[in-house]
Parts: sequence; C-alpha cells; structure tokens
Amino acid sequence: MLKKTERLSLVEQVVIQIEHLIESSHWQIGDQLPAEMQLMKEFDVSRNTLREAIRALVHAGLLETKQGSGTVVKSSSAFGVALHRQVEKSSVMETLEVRLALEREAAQLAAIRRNDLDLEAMTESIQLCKLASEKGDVQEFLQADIIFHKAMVKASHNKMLERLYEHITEPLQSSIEEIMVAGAYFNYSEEIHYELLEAIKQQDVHAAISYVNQYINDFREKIKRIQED
Amino acid sequence: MLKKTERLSLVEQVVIQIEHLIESSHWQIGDQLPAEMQLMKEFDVSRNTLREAIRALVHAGLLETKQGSGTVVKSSSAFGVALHRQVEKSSVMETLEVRLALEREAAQLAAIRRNDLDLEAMTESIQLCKLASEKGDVQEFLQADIIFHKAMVKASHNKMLERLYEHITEPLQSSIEEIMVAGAYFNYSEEIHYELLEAIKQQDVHAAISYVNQYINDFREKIKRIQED
DNA sequence: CTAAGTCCAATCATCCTACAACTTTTCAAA
DNA sequence: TTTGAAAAGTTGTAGGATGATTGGACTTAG
Repeated sequence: MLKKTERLSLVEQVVIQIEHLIESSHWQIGDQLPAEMQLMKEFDVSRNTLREAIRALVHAGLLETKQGSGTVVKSSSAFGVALHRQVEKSSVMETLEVRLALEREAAQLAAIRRNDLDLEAMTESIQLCKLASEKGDVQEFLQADIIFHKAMVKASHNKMLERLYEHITEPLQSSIEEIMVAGAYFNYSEEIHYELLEAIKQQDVHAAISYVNQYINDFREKIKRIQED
Repeated sequence: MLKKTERLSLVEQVVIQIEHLIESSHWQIGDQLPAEMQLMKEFDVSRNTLREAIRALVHAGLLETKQGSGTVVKSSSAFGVALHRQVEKSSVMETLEVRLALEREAAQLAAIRRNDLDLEAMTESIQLCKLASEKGDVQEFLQADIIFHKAMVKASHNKMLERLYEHITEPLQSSIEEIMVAGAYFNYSEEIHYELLEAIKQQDVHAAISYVNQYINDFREKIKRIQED
C-alpha cells in the first residue's frame, strides 16, 4: 500500500483548526467568534475560504451565524448534534428502547469493571436524588437521576457507550421532564438505586441487569399511561 | 409564544435541495454532480453561495470534490458518516460491546414483535450462511451472516435501533473480515442461528437473549485470542 | 499499430472587490 | 427618560479573475 497523496485544502485546514479550538474549550459554548475580517487575518486566508469553513461547521451544528450580529459556538460535538437530529426524527418510545439497550449493557460492564472512584460517584449522586426527592423538586430530582445513570455508564469504562448514552439521553431529557411534570405524581423510592448500586458493588451481573430492567420497565409503563391520557 | 422569524439563508436552501436529491436517489452514490457553473444556473445562486453549500455537504461526508475532476456523491446518510467516524475513533472491542447491547435489545424486541415476513427473511439468510459455509467461502459467509443479523434487527421494528446497528456494523465489517481471515480457522455451526430463529419464532424472549449472549461471547473470545497472537 | 509524451479544455481552489441585509450601538431630540 | 434616526459593525450574496489539478485528445517516435 502506497502513501495516499492527499493534501488538505485550505478550507479543511481552517475547519480542523476551528474544531480544535472548540474541542479544547478555547472557544466555549455560547462564546462569540471574532468577526470574519479578523479571522481572515488570523488564519491568513481569504474571506471565501474562511466562510466555507465556517459554513461547514454551521451545517455540522457546531456554530451558528446570525447576519448582522456574529457567529457563536453552539455545540462542541458534531457527533452529538448528528445523534440529536436522529433522535428528533424518532419517537420517544423508540429512543427509550435504545437507551435501555445501552443502559443494560452498561450495568453489566459496570458490575465487572467498576472501581472505587466509580462507586463513590454513584453513591454521591444517589444522595443528590434523595435530597431533591425530600424537597419535592421534580426538576432537580431528574437532574440528579441523570447524574446517577451517567455515573453508572461511566463505570462501564467504554467511552463509545458513554458518548452514545449521553447524546441519546440529552434530547430525551426535555421530553421526560414534560411527561413527569404533566404526570403530576412523583413517588420516588430510593431503594432501586441502592439495590442497583449494591449489585454493581458486589459485581453481581445478573442482579444489576435485573434492576435495570425493572427500573426501565416501570418508567416505560409510566410513560405509556401518561401518553394514553 | 410568537412565531419565530427564521428565514433560511440561500446556502441552507441549496444544501437542503441537494440533500433531498441525494436522499431521493436522484443523485446516487458514485454519481458525478454537474459542474459548478451549471449548478449555479440551476439553483440560480452565485458561485460563492453554491460553493458554501457544497462545502457543507463535503464536510458532512455526503459529497467529495476533487480539483480538476469534479464532485461525486459519496454517501447518502450524514448520520452514517458521523457514526462511522465515531467508530473509527474507538477500539474494536468497545464497538463490539455496543453492538452486543443493540443486538441483545433487538433480539428481545424481535421475539415480541416479529411477523411472518421477518421470519421468512431470517430463514432465507440462514440458507445463505449454510451455502457459503459449505463452499468454504469466508467472505461470502460473513456477508450472509450480516444479512441474518440485520434481518433480526429489522424484526425489532425499531427504526432507530436499525439505523444505529447498521452504521455501527458497517465499519466493523472490515475489521472483522481481517480478523477472521487472519484467524484462518472457520468452524461454523449453523445451530446457533437456527436456535435463535426458533426462539424468536416461539416468542421466547429469554432464550433469544441467551443465544445472542452465547453467540457474541464466542465471537469476543475468538477475537481476543487472535489479537493476543 | 502501439506507446509515450505533450497540449488543451474542463473543473475545482483561492482570492479580490463590491454591495445588500441585518443588528447593535450611539446620540440627539422630544 | 423615552423615542427614533443615524452610524458603525457584521454576515449574506454576487461576480470576476487567476492558479492548480485532472482527464482526455492529440501528436509523435518506435
């Protein structure tokens, strides 16, 4: 196999540089980019070249331009945006099923690979759930609940699973919030979280999967009931 | 909530039109697009506007431009490309774990929702596996094997799961092929396929999941052994 | 006739200037 | 203080000019 003689176009070079600046948090979400005129000088390219680069990133969902105002960073992950769009084209039920698939695998892997730091993070997030539950703050509880699940997924030590889970859960969150608030009833039993954590701590794979199934099936029933109203 | 006064920019309009032409197979993969000059006239926009639109789609992975030659359609799914890139950044093991997660969920859902057409498709693909196996053609067998799994995922009747599975499996395929060919040994027992199919036919969820676990664990062991060599 | 090399037309890549459309800021008048 | 118009700044669109690369047509030597 010979070397592939691919020279990156100027546009692609600028795109990569901007992507890098965003990924490295040099430009954070919400930040305004310098004006085109200044970026032209900094990257030492013409306006057309710069604009093509920016346009590519706008379409990818990383940037957003507004005529007369400027360009701001909208997201730091093109993959997240792509997944987000896919989720929007799907039903909530479909997405939940995919999330269940990932969560079940994560629970299994977490039970095998979790370390002390993972367990600590999960324990802390359960405390947050408990606090929010006692205050009766639904929104805060959901926030904490997500932190717990993310901690579990992280304990699976599979970065791809983690990324997929995060970007699938994020767009679901608003739907879930609506449904839960609309559902009005809010009976949190902290036992499931504790039992799941205990199973992972004891490295009991079957128990962990079983609790995840139980958790999600409860949730699925809840949503089905609310949607039928 | 007042109406949002969003006007699509010309560039975005052109992008959408081109995306549509590709999705609707008016321009198929491998096809060459008309030259910029002609597209300018057809879309009735300036060269800059057209080029920004094309550049956005090039970066999304739908198109590919080559100086002096032209622009060709490279893919029909931006989501597929994004997922492909993500898979490339991950290890084969990580990706396999994600695939297992999806496959397990698919088997469960398929056991519940499969219809006669689904069963027929799965049965046919098993025949293909058998034929390829008898011929000893590894490549053809892998091809048929993938068709079987895709048929099962399709039987889950969850489009999102289907799309995710397809775009995760595709880039894995070449890795798997390398590994299998390098592994040299190729002992296919058609029993697992039949048993899995039977479980889905009988709507036995637990058995279906069990066979999938068995199938993938075998595969995982095989890869681990080969990679250690 | 074949094969190698040359030339040329087509095509994309980059740059430039100009103007239009929109937003924000500034500032003066009511 | 509020209003409204002007000004400055920013992105959007247009059109032209030139460079770089490709692929095919053509030429020529063997």
